[in-house]
Amino acid sequence: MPSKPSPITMDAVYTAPGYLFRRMQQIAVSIFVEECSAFDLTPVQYAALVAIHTHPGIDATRLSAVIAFDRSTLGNVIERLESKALIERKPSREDKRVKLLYLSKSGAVALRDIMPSVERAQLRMLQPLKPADRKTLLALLTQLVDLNNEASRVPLRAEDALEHLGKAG
Amino acid sequence: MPSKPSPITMDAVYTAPGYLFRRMQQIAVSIFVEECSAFDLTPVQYAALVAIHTHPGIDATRLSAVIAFDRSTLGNVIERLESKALIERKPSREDKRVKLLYLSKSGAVALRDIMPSVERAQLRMLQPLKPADRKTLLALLTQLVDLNNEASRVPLRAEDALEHLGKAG
DNA sequence: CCCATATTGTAAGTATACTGTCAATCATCA
DNA sequence: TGATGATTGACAGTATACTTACAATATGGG
Repeated sequence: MPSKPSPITMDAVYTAPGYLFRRMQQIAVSIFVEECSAFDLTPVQYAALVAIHTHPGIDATRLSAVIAFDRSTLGNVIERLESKALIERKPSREDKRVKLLYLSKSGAVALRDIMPSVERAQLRMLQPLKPADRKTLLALLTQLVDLNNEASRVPLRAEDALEHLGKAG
Repeated sequence: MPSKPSPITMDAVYTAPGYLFRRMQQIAVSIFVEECSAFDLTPVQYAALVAIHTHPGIDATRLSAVIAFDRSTLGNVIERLESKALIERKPSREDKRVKLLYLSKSGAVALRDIMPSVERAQLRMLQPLKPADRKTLLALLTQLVDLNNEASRVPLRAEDALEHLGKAG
């Protein structure tokens, strides 16, 4: 016989992992924006800057794999970074479809200057937990994100970043 | 003397709590949408339906406090739910500014029917972890979200939901 | 070398998430 | 009571996140 459906309460929402992940993400963005308010950089824009700094001459498609952001979304992010003159786009000589991404002078400066604020924000997100619990949560979360990598629409492909190194224009 | 800045690597991104929260949220939404593809309901719309079911006659402002979603965002969500005929909006007699929210017949059916898929999705998100680790992660996350409640732009105010009960129209 | 297939960037369309602002309405207090 | 300030829903604007589609370009097999 079929199992009786449980009554629907707000607990069905409040205790669901998906709801907690959404809520925590909202909180994390809120803290990031607050700590970094002096820099006019969003979390996504910051991550893109770090990746371009680490992989100069990367193209947008590989960049999306390296930070696991949607390729279409990243187009707009890159546009905004370019309009703020934080990055530069140069056509590749080897592949006319590709535009290579580089940090500009001011982009490198902005990245260096924002780092302390970013680190403060990351600390603040976990601050309410006891130090031991912070480590546990971070370890479990790292593990879960890694094991669920293929479940996301844009899996992380960190290795892809290396392929561009022979192709710089 | 000032401390030397650490070199910037992708680890500055990959190990940051904020990045892991974002990634996990992407994965969670992806799994939810996949499991619930038969229902044309997003996670946010599902949460709103549950809250309206649990608090019939609630208004949009209180609803936003009950599920901790931005009030402006929620306006569009409500619009979509109404255009799908899953909820109904009725003006309040006591306060001409307010529109009270109720589940429609088909909304109640949709909510009942989607529950098993939602539960499957919630299980899948944590599936890769060992059962004991799932409990630990959930407990720490619940604690962290609660302790960080005020840090978010839209703090959860579960109690606010009760205030409308005397005002229904 | 040519054609089928894949890749790259771009764009349009939908949905969340936030910032403001605004008019209508309500509640309070001098 | 009547002016003040708060609340409600609506709207405009920006940013992320995803889908599908498309043109230009590359690549590989025959």
